[in-house]
Amino acid sequence: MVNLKQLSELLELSQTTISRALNGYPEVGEKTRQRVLEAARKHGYKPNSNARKLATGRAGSIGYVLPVGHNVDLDPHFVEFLSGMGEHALTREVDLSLTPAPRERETEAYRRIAASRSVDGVYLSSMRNDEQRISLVRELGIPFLAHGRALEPANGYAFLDIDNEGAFHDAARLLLQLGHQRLAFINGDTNFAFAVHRLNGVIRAMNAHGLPVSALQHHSAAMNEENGYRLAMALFRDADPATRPTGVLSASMFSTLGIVRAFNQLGMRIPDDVSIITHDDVFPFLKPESFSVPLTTTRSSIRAAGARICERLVNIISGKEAAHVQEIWPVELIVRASTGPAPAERRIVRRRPAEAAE
Amino acid sequence: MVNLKQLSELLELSQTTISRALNGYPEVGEKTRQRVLEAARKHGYKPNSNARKLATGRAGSIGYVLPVGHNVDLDPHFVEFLSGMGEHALTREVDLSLTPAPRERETEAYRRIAASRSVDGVYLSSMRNDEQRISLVRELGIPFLAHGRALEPANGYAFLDIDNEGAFHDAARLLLQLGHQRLAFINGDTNFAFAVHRLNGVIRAMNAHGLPVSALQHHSAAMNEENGYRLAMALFRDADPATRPTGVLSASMFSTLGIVRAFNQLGMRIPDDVSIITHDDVFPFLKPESFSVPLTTTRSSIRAAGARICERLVNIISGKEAAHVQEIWPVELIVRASTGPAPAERRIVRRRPAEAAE
DNA sequence: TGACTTTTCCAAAGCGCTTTGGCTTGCCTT
DNA sequence: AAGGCAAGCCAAAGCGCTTTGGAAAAGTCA
Repeated sequence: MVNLKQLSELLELSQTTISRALNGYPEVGEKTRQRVLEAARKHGYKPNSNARKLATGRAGSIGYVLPVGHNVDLDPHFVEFLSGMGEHALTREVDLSLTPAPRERETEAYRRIAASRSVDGVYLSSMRNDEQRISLVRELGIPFLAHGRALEPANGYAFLDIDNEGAFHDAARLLLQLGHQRLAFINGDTNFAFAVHRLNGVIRAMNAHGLPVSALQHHSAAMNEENGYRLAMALFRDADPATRPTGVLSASMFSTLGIVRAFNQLGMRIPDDVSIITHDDVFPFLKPESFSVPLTTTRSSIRAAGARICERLVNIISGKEAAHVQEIWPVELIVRASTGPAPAERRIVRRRPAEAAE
Repeated sequence: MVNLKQLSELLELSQTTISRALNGYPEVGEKTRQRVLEAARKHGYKPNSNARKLATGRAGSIGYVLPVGHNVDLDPHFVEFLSGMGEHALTREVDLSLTPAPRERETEAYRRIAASRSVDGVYLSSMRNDEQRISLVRELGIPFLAHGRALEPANGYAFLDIDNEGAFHDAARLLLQLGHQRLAFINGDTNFAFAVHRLNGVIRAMNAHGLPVSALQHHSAAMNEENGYRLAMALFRDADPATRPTGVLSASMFSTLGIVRAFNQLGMRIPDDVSIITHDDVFPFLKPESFSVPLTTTRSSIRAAGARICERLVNIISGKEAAHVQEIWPVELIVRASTGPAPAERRIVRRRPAEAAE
């Protein structure tokens, strides 16, 4: 485990030349370079990353402030996202640095990151409606990229988001076209912008279809099995089958696990009694095909987003990306067996339930 | 954003004194210290972390080599684990540094970590039977702590593991006591040590009960919904109800999602036709109570393990922990409604199905 | 061949901290 | 009064790299 100085003595070359040879600068002769490369490999020389960071001012890593706390559940989306980031980070030789911080000390964490220069840039996720972090990191001078966007992308900043509004518009439109007149939306927490966008999409579809907003039962909560179950029970347990919703939109596969459990318990069949469309972030461990009735979904890979975010953030850091690119990914609507004609219409087409279910 | 030098000029003190004052060394007068603290806060002075790392040789972070690659799914366990680590890391002011690496370049990644001194220690997880990393990191001189243990903990090394053997022994014993004579075990990948330990536990219980190993149908695969479904279908679809297994052990809640789906599809009722016990790592987003029939589980919080690993690793790094502490956590067996008497015995106790299910 | 580039290499100055090894004071002994 | 001892402070030497500003060697052109 030699250092630069020792290697330079070994080779009888200056540290400068070695550094240049290794970092691919043109000011060094080809034979010398080969000699250096050879010796470096042979002696297992690896530059000390801290020294390099100090000298260059570059950290070689991108940061994330990891929300922790007793009532904060890092959700499984994160691991998929991380996985995507990691895959790209690998090709750029950057590390990921996580700075844990409870919500109330978030600001402090960003300040520390900025002051200590331990990362070259950060990415922000779980954008809230009243997002404070944008102006904070901007003021601190940390290069950043947002995953998602706040409600009002004031001043313009770089982000990558999916078209949540469009996705849920399309999903709602499909239900409406299938004849569903009463919809329920078990949404994520509307303190987050994505949930608001989704709600807007649903409402736009209903408006376009001439339906009043009152025809929508909307509930907002953290996306997990428990809430899915609880809200579905609240919506359907004592509801009159003639007036209860026949089409349900769900913000996540986890919510849907709970919703489906409630339906089973209440003896409601999918899609005969109720249709359901879920957003799918593409988890390898839980797929829409893995439900008793394969789910119709709006699909967007969060893993791919992770990779792309990493790519863009690295570009932003190195100045290769012009400022404020706002990238919005379209979302696919994949029809599977959980959607069908509304019960009222069903009587008419009952002869062909198989096709109806497709 | 001042640096040490500027602050020292401002205060007309040497850099030494300021550094000492801030780091709590005794060689500095109390009034001076207060003056320094005050000024540091006022000017927002934060030591540059890279300079500090270079000077001290300490990185202030703990590392993990993040497995990436197209067929590598970072599973949701990881995020819970990470969450636990983060919670503790916070109290010790350390960051978590993830170095992505595909499996085949893992060794290289550890070498780079070691050479570049970017972290103070690493934790190892997903221990394999033929674990290579132990000797590698030891040879590289990186302080480490293993989550789990290899089959042969040769030479002794520090680890934290749960009692997988005991957990599945107890689970199997419960099924046997309930009269189940034919068991199935949908295990995790037996290339990993934990899965082998679990299998050993099941076999020990069967031996103790005088049952031959042939009474166990054992399957090993990655723990996810798909495999759970596939294996359960393979086991039960065409099986003779008189000879098929009546008790099932499942290695993870995700597998169990699939298993339960298969049971539903095959019209098998839990626990009337089949009992099931699952291992539960305690995910906030998917709980054993969230199944149509609440699951009997062996439970151990992976989040708590994450916190404990962080705590111990920090101690190991700072030399506070003596070498080679091997910590094994007991696992609780929580009985819920998914276990009941074996069908053959059921006829006898059928009068009291409610109690039987408890 | 001499002047002018270009190539190839180097010494030394940082980067911003910590830490070693003193140097002053002022105070207490004897 | 002289020696001894803390207490409180500082100058300077690293930590291991990158990068600036040359300088020497080599090649080019008239």
